[in-house]
Amino acid sequence: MRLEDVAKRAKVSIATVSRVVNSVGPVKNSTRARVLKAITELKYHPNIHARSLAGGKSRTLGMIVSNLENPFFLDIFRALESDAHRRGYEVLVANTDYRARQLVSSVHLMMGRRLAGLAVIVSEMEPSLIQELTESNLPIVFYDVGTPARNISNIKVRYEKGMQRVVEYLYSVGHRRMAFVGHHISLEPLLDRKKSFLDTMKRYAGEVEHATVADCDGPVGGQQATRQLLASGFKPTAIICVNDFMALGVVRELREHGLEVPRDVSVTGYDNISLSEYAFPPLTTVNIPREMIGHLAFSALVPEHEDAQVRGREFLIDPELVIRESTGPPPKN
Amino acid sequence: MRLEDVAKRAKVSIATVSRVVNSVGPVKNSTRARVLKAITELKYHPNIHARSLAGGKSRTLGMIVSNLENPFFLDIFRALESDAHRRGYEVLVANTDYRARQLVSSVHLMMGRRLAGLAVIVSEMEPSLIQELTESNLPIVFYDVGTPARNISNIKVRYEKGMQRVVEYLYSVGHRRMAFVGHHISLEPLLDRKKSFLDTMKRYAGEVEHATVADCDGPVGGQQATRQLLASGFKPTAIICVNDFMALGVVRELREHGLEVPRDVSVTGYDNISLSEYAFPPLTTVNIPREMIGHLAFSALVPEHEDAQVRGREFLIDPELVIRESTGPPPKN
DNA sequence: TTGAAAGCGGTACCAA
DNA sequence: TTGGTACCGCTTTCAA
Repeated sequence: MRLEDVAKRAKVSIATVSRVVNSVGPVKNSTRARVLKAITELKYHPNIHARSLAGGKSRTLGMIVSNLENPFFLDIFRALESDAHRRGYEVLVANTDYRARQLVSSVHLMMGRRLAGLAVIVSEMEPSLIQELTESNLPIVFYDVGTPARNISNIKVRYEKGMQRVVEYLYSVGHRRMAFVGHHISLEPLLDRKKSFLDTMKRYAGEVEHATVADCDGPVGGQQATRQLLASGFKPTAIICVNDFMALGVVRELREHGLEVPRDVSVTGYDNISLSEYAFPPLTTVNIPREMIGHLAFSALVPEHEDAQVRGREFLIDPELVIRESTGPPPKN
Repeated sequence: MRLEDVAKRAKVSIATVSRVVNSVGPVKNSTRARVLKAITELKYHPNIHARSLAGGKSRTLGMIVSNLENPFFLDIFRALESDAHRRGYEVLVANTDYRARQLVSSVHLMMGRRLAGLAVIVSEMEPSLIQELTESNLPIVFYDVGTPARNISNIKVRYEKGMQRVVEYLYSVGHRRMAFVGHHISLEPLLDRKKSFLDTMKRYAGEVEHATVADCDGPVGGQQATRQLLASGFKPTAIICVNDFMALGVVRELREHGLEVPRDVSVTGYDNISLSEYAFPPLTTVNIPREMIGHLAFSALVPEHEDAQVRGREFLIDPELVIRESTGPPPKN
């Protein structure tokens, strides 16, 4: 089914059908009706490729994330997609599993699609790729990396603020031995998160003992990391996780070792994903407003009005501590 | 950047560049090298739209799911995508949130993309849409609905088998008051799941009291449903959930009411998503092999060899009971 | 208010 | 081994 088939059936030219399909230009009512009828009868669906090739533009946005399995990313995606749909855009997602090579190929595939904009919410960005993207003409929004430019916007969360709040809180209730559980430490932004922890620890130098471990993202990673930690002999009274998703596994593994949370060990997450509330015990965490991030991303990619231009902006977000039941004072002994 | 730019730079025709890009046809080594060089220098990325328009085919698969948030669907997607990547295909996902209208529009968008194949893993299928899809030429694989046809394959899980196993098991350890928690009962396949429960109950007619409730999918839905259930006055000793994702909320709400799992109430999930193991207590559930489903879906859409044809097939899966710690004998009194 | 026709950036066939 | 070129299905002037 092509425009031509519809045109024949409605006895008009393909130009007219195109006008009807896109609701542009003048079309006599009776003609429009005939065309619409033909479209339904023939079950015509415009070829999206021909369309964006001819039109030179598309109403498709792209989004690349590191780990769709982690609800953190999914929440951002859903907010972005909902804005997009409201404005007649679609969103294509790509998942990298924290692999830099996969990111490169995803980016290139996205570029081949001639998108209207691209959101890159990943931790494995390499400078050369940022460079390439900056030189392109595609409107882009980065999360946590890069700097604003003509076509580049940035959304940043002051991760270290949240980390400080977590540590201050744990310290205030009496913890003096803390451990940090991270993942993919080889990646800059994730290394920065670990550094946030270490920097915060410096304030308590001499007072608080600490350690760090890392594995892969997710419950399995949290579990493995905890196993390593306990095997190392260090006995933290509080474990600070880089995100909620890993914390799920940490709690599980502690329980396996007969340690109760928070009686024996306190555990904190980060992100405040919905699951953190459904975990047992519900996790103390730091809220990162994922919906807002999704909305900001959309606004950074698509101009308010059809004619307007996007221009690089920077958004800074301060995360907040959310105290639930996975933390408490350390055991007495 | 277009083929023409590369061609000019390498001083060859666009036909030659096309050959190099696609590694087809004979090209002298020295020429290929020149072209490759030009491609890198110009950062050329083929326009996917032009490509699939001209080629008439695409190496893109589509997948439509009801709820990406539920890890069940994500697991299938990941398996499908991994096969796809291995064979040089990409996968586009669309999410419907169980909305039939959204499904229709997603399907139409997918049709406009002239995909190589489409996996439809949703519960909100309407007969007319199945009909339309069956009449199309697109290779399609359905989960849980439809019947095989020329271009249609089906993957079905004998849901009722799993349900029987769950109920038999609960009965055997002594439960005589059971409740079923479902969602979106207005949708055929989900109503069928509830019916599986009711049918199984018939075997125990007179012996086992039962009730059913429903809300939306996910922890929140499970929580709400449980609230309704408890408010109704019915006091089940076991709650059977339509899936693990809802069970998470059920356990949470029971705890809120001072009921301990499994001491006071046993809870079962369904699907065996990874989270079911990380929940507390780890959920007794029914395993649905999501990876296998993803792989089957791929094999149903893409023929083994380039020249082969796909043809409709049917796959039947028998789910297995997985007993963990969220179930046990009912309280004595 | 409508139609004709020139692209959009590729693919693939046919000639050279 | 290479180049020329007729499409692919649609958008968008420009004329009628």
